[in-house]
Amino acid sequence: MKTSQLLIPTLREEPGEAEIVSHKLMLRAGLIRKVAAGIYTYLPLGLRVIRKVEQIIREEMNRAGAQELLMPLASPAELWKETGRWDFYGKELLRFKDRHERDFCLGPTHEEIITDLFRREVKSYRQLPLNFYQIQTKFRDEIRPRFGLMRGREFLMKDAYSFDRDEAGARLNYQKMYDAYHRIFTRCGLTFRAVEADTGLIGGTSSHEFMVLADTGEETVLYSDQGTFAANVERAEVMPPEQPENDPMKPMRSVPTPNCRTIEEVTTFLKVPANRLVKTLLYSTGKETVAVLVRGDHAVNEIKLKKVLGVSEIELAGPATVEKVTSAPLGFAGPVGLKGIRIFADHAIPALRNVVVGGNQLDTHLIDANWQRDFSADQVLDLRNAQAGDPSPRKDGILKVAKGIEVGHVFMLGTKYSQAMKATFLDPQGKECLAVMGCYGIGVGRTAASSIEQNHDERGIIWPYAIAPFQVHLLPVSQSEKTAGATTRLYNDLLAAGFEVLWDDREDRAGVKFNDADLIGAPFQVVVGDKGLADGVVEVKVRRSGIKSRVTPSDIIPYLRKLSAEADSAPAV
RNA sequence: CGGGGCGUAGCGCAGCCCGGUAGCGCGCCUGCUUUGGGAGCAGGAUGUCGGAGGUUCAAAUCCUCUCGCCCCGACCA
Repeated sequence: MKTSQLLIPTLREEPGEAEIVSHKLMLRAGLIRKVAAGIYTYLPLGLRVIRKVEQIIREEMNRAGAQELLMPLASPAELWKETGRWDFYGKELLRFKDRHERDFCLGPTHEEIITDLFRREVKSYRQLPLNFYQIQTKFRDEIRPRFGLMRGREFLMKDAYSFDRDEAGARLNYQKMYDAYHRIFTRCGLTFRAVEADTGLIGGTSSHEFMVLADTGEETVLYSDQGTFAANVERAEVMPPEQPENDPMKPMRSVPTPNCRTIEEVTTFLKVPANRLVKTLLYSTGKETVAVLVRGDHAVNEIKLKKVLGVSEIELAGPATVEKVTSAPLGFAGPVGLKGIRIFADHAIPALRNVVVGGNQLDTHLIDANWQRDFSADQVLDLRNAQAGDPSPRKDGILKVAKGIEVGHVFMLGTKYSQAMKATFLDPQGKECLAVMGCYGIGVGRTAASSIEQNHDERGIIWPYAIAPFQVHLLPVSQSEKTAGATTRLYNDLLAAGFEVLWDDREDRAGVKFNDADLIGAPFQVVVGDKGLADGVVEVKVRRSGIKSRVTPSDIIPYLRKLSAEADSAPAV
């Protein structure tokens, strides 16, 4: 295509609204434009990338035995009420009423819709297994959309739903999807890792997230340095300490700690490391207030806590509650003598000896407090975030930390939805059975954005061959008849050879074209000008390496074929 | 929802503190020259200063309210 026929509004300057590199480059290279917070128009170039990713997804989903369909964006409240998610999903679910005052929502995911389809249309075990997928716009009214396509409110997602006769079949489908995801992200040229994950609002029994490793990722991943263990921090289990400390217990005493409210203030003032402190955090569930004890250098994992408490919402208690429960202002809560609320201790706590805790009194802490002797808890369990240096829960090394972008998520759902919506089939004995389900998502736009995070330099995007909007950027840099003629012939030859070519036919200077080409990031640039033509050659520049070669027009097709074969077989990291 | 910040030309920003009727760079349009890494010269167009209300002789500037956007947190495939 010719540049003059496409809207490619490249920007010289960095847009003020963008923070991370993929967002900046998507705006600068003219891929997307914002319409509202978290809502974007895909411009021609951006759409081409999206379509490439979709195509790869389609091929791999079809290969894995899934079938494509398309469900509606709007769905009636009744289906959501059946599973309870009309209430449970919260404000992220964008609701509205139609002209008849009937409740609807914009689909943030489609378990209800597909399960409804299944129960209406599928009756027999003979029809199973089934796996349906769609690539469709989702809407989630995110609290804080950010980073362009990384976290939009409206976004493209591939979602798939499998139905099986039993657990074993479901596991097989899960594995097929898991393998398909590996192929998809590999083909997209991404460096990624599958990690164990929490199931969140989708629910179900187990899940894996596919994480693109990038410093700008919003997720924290822990992985063992020697083994195969890898998990989202939300999920990563923490082993209890192997051996408790056994220093002799010293007598507990009270010390003044004026204005020392935070861990940092207390450790600095008392000159002790944070791991000698026990933090007492008060959480409100709406129904009750509970105390959570974790070591000073550990962080409470609120997902683990919610599961223990069996609630979906918790928040740190406000100053008024803290004062009511501890009879001290915020910052001095401690477990010694704490009464009237349930106390949960992380399992690192009982192993400690002679620790510092809050004194439940203004400007006061207790030192040399000891488990059992001075304080205890109603339950002791894993309540904290794993962190770098912890032993792997699979006993296969020490944990390390990385940041990741969640581009895909596969879930074993079990019968959560089939049960709630009575999605059953008849087995060979004529008995009614619940379908065992799985669901599998891929963020299409996020995958494209992740690719930019991993493939760019200071000049712009460096697209992996498989998802580049165009493979060849044809750049005539002289105004002569000779160059025009050679460019036209090359363009036609390249198209005939099957390349997707962007022909910069603008009357701009060479520098402008070179800079835009580097920004847009097609894998290969073909420069045609009087200088080279005088020697009978054009110039081929490989965007990633920057290597330029002089090639005769008759050799260009085989030359680019060779380069693109290499690009396909070895997606760069 | 809490904290912070920003809304001035298509984009990036100055002007606001200290009120006097809006400016810079890039882009855009016209002409000439130029033409292999973001050209030069000359000329030109473009603003309800996010919106509403108030104070004032006078408001981009001060006050109140409101809307939008960005960042941090909480939240989230």
